Amino acid sequence: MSAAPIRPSDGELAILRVLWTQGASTVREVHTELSKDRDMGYTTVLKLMQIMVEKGLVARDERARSHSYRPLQGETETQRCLLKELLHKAFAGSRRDLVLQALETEPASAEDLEDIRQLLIDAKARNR
Amino acid sequence: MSAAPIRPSDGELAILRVLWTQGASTVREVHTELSKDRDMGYTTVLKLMQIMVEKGLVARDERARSHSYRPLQGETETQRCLLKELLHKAFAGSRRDLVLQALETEPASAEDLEDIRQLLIDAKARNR
DNA sequence: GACAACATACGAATCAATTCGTATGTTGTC
DNA sequence: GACAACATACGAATTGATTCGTATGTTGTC
Repeated sequence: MSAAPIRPSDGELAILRVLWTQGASTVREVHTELSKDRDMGYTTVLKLMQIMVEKGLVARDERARSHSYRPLQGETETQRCLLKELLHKAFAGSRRDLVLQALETEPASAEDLEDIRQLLIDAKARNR
Repeated sequence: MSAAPIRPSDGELAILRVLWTQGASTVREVHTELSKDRDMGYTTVLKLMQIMVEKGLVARDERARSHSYRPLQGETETQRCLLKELLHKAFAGSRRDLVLQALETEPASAEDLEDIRQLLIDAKARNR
């Protein structure tokens, strides 16, 4: 059994997303990537990543001078953790409402709808 | 045009949910309701609700000695605001992924699936 | 080996959210 | 009218996240 996922803060989540897409990275690499969006100092990213080590969100490989960090929990795992939190805080636990809101905002693309439709068929099959 | 919804904090959201379900309420009423779940002081709730007035999340009717507060933004409006935020922070804007994650966690009930299926049909109809 | 470039470590400021104590005013009952 | 019960106002402590400056150590090049 793996431990329950840790809820990352906003800043931590942004870093995790870089690690998920780019794989294990140095602070410099993460900083370079994040700088494309927001404007933050190098040591800010460093500090955050150090905290993430303490929290157990990432593991650090110190063999090279520039330490390499890799995520310790997966993307879907984390997404579900955050989704579950929102589900309880804002939707009184009604997944139905959450999904409906997510879909109603704007019409999703035909492809999206197809994916979801397919999932529904599978789910129904499992259910009976 | 109504203004863009304000993103409530966790505590504010909890209060809003009481106001949405019970309608305009006094601090005492909200505090009584919230006390069922967590353990918080009366003045804590009072302070939060005062801040919410400043932020424009609720309106206060001071005619009675016990002021009455009513929500200034709707539940679905707020839910969508929070959902949208999560969508961008954790799902890179992919509503498809978000919905899939929400559905995959556990099989939803047959009723839920039916609701969603219906919604998909409608959406498809609108799309062409 | 001196120096520029770059790395980590870490203390401390800032900011928002939360929490509550204390002060003070109002109401209703005896 | 005295008093208990209850209301708001508000200052201030606490906590977590974020930010960054400064100190210090390492590396590679001339």
